[in-house]
Amino acid sequence: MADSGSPGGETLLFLTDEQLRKGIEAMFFAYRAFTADPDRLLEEHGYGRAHHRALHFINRQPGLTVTTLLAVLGVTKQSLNRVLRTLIEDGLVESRVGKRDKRERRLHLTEAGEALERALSEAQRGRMRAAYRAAGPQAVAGFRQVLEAMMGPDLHKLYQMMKDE
Amino acid sequence: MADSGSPGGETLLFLTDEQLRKGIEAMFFAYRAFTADPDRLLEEHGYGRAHHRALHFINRQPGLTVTTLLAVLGVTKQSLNRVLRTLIEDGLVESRVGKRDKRERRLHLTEAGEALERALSEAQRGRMRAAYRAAGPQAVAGFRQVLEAMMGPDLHKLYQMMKDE
DNA sequence: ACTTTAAGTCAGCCTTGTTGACTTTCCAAG
DNA sequence: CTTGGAAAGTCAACAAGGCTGACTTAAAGT
Repeated sequence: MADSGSPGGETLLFLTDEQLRKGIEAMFFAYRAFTADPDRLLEEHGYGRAHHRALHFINRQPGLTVTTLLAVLGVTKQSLNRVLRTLIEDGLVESRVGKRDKRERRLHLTEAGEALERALSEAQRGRMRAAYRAAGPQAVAGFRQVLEAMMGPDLHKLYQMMKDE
Repeated sequence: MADSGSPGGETLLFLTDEQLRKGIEAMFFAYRAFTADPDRLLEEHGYGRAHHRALHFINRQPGLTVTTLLAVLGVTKQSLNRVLRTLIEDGLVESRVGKRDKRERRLHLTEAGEALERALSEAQRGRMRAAYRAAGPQAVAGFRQVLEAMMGPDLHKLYQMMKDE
């Protein structure tokens, strides 16, 4: 692998404080931009970021159970329920009793749910696509590598659970 | 600039929906991990993420004015003030009357403020450093490129305002 | 029959964001 | 030198979305 280090070193990166701080700030600003577009859309529909996250992962894994969604989102049952309830009442999400295990509720998006999810996702993907095109394929690979390394083993497991590319 | 056209093109990016969604999820999970370590520390001190952000940027640009900080953080005056007040009361931040313009308050960290900032930052930098080392220098460059492209011109301006690497 | 798991609910709390209205202090331009 | 606007700060009220704790119901598992 590309080496930059002194003699014999694997890859001595010059990780100055400054560089790391710039990375931290880049995360901060980029995340803000990253959520800004869907946030605008959500507001028009009277929803918040929490609703978006639920819609996203239900769309990704149709039929997932509440417990799984809980683990993926990393929030409490009570917190999720508030959000999930409105989505179900509004007819965006459907909760079907599990076939093998009748205690489980398997979550699905309705047509309306899929429509909103698509709109939200499209806003977000638009920005992501633009950034990818501006930065180029090499950069994209690096971007993903760093993010995956940053999330640590536990979250990486959840990350990989999601329908693969 | 990098082309994506078919024959002879630089590098055709296969920006499938799936890839973009994976990128979105990577941001989601990575950001969670990214804030988790300082969050733990903050909790012990009775502060929240908002305090961290204020400390970070005051440390970065000692003597910045409230208006500037407002712009950088992207929150309302009232929201910032609540946080800033406690930090000042607790002796972590000092607010000095501007020399040229006496309406301004220039913000500085006290010794105690610097100490906490260092601890918080160190937690965060630790994770960042590990991710960087795991991914390698090439990946790091790409990571930054994509994030910068993602934040858009307005935030990028603020980003660059911060003390350069 | 008993225990555990999945889901859901009620109540209450906290942080951090928002609006809107208003004051004080100070600079700067007319 | 007055007056308009900018910088800071404050009060009040509200909402989203986290949290804990306690408890119920239904269905599995043992």
